[in-house]
Amino acid sequence: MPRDGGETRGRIERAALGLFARKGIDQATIADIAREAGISEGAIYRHYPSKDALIWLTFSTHYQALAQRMELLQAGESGLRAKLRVMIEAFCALFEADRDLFAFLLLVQHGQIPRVPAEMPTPVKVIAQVMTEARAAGEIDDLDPYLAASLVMGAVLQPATFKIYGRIVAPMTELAETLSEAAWRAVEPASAGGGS
Amino acid sequence: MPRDGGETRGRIERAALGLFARKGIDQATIADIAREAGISEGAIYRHYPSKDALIWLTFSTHYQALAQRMELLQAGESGLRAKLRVMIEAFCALFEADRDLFAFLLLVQHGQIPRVPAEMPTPVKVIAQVMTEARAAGEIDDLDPYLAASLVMGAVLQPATFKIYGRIVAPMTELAETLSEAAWRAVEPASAGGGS
Amino acid sequence: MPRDGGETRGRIERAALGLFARKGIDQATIADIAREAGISEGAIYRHYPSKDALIWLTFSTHYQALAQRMELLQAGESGLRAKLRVMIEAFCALFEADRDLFAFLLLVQHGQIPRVPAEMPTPVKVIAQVMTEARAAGEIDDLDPYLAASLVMGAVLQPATFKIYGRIVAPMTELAETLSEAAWRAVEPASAGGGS
Amino acid sequence: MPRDGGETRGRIERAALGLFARKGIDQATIADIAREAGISEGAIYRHYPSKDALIWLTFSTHYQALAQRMELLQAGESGLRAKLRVMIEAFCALFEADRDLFAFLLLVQHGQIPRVPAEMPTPVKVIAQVMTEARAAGEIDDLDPYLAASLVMGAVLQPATFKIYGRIVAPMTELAETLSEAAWRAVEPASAGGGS
DNA sequence: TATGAATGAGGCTTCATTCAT
DNA sequence: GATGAATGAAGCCTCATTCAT
Repeated sequence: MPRDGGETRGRIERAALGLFARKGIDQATIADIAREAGISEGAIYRHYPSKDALIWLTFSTHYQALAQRMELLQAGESGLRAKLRVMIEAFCALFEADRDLFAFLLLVQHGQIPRVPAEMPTPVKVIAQVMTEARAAGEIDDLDPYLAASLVMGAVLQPATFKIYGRIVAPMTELAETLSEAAWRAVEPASAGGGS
Repeated sequence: MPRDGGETRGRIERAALGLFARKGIDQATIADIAREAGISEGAIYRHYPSKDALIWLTFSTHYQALAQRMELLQAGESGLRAKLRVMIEAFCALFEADRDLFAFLLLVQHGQIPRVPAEMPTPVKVIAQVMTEARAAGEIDDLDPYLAASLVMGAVLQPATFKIYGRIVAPMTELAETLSEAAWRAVEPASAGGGS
Repeated sequence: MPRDGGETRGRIERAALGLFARKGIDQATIADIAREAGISEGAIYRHYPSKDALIWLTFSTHYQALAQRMELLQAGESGLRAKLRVMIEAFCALFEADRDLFAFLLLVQHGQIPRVPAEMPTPVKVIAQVMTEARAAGEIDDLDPYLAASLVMGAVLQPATFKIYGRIVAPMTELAETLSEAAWRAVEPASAGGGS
Repeated sequence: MPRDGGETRGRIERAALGLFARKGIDQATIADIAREAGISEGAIYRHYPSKDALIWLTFSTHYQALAQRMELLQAGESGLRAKLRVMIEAFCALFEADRDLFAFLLLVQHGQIPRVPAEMPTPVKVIAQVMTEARAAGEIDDLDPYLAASLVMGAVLQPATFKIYGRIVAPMTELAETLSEAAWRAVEPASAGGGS
């Protein structure tokens, strides 16, 4: 049953995303994807020139979209704490809404990040930019912005990873506040934290 | 010209570790490993029944060893803050001493963690146990120990990941103090942290 | 926006000829031909039942047309030398006028000649017939007509091949006289040629 | 039944040569070659990195060897006529000894010649060099050496082609004298030939 | 009649694993 | 114990052909 209108592309991408997330990129074969999308293997190649292109497109589309959503959200708040809060809340909501997507992004980043072009917006850059501005505003100490960004991301991605493996059972949406507090404290000025 | 099996095994595992870390598990072939180890392809099968077994053995050996080292270190300290400090310092030192090993552990965990048997010691369990005890001692709030463990691990693994991709340039050893402070603050009692 | 089938067929055959000549029969795909002809892939099948039929039709049409033109030309001359001259001149003129056509004929002959039906006129038969008559007329020695025909054809096709590969730069039209002299001498009676 | 010593390579090359000659390069599949060589498809790839490499190696090996044999033979004679004679005799003898080889060379040249590196010896270059020297010695008219070479080659290759398609029945070895006379006459000085 | 997405049959290639030497 | 050629099962991709629109 031919016919289309981007519908087939959508089915392929959905199938690919799920399979990549569940089996890993190399273990998910074109045959798997075709089967799950309900089309033939050859049909995939009318929409994507290669498996590699399919991987990259799927990754870069969502990676960029996430970056843009975060950029929009942070721009709507003022103050580092509020910015972190809104980004992390969005992240947690998205995680629950589409867990395959996050498993996929977490899983494939190792293979795909090296090919991200310099000018492409990424979540990492958004957060690093936020940290740069926070440092300029004196909201955090003289931390390297990328180091600060990694601390913030670690406070979200590692819990998300634990959640994927079932080591955490609470829904991410319920953890949003806890995580954004933790992220904030991880980067807040040393003088503000309690010492021994 | 090797002599005993132990030495050959070591060469194989070293070669495998490096190749896995650099190219990824699926991209590193038995032929690659044999070439880098300086032996024939067939010879590998005298030491490991399959590629899969080689992967698992390499992973589980180092994963367990890391857990045991961390267990030993934390047991030698008292108080959560000191325990975190010594574990994170060790982690950073190890990272600089053998970056391939960490790239490997980071990379393959997704494929291997599901097959970790319940009774095997792992870094995650060590940290979770430390957190459980800290909670019992009132050192942290009523956080789920695994959630707390994920926050601590995030404060180390995410910077390490950034370092691997070149987004952070300082040596991990120099960051140890910053990271353990951040880890500590991420889990410290809410009342202790500064906030608006 | 074509109108009648004849015009579309012409566009298809032209595109096919050029592509076959430039890329080879197997490397030129139906998609290539459709693109170059400015129609859809499916539309080609409204005019030809298969790629194979398209190849055969394109080949046999031009192969036969060439034979008929040569037959006409030779019939208008008397004497082997004049007949050779006029055929070779026509060949050279045609070569310059439509090099793709000749590249195509040269290239595909190996695949198509075996399926030429016995009764179809071909350039080879025309020349062999001319040689048969020349032998009967005592203009050449007791050479097998097909052997003689091959010598004549070699004196034209091999230079044409060299021209296609750029090993000869002069236009074929300028070489026509030289080639027909060479062809004539290759088959002239042994007594007539000079020798030590 | 493994084991080797170049024996397998020989079987592969033989099978490939025959299949290429009989079915054409694109129609001869790796599966065909493997079957005819009596090995598995995969085994071919231990000896050749790709089908393309197998084609090129098979072609270039024999093409070069033929060039070298011709070079040796012509160097042993003096005078154009004798040089042509000995080269053409050798060619005819080789043709009868290994018809597949010649069908192969004739067939694939179109695809392979463009990739012949400038410094590789080829039959064409040997003959062109011989013609250059003959012209310097005043043995032929002021013909372009490559044009002259094409005439000589045409007087041999076209009969060989006819023989392959069964249009000529006599063994090439019997035709050697006739062909070398024809080749000689095709290029001999105009004054020496018979006129109208 | 035209379109072009879809099919399905291979084709080339890779690679973990086996096994004769 | 070691070697590396061979196997065989996929995996990715291409393309002539069909067919719903």
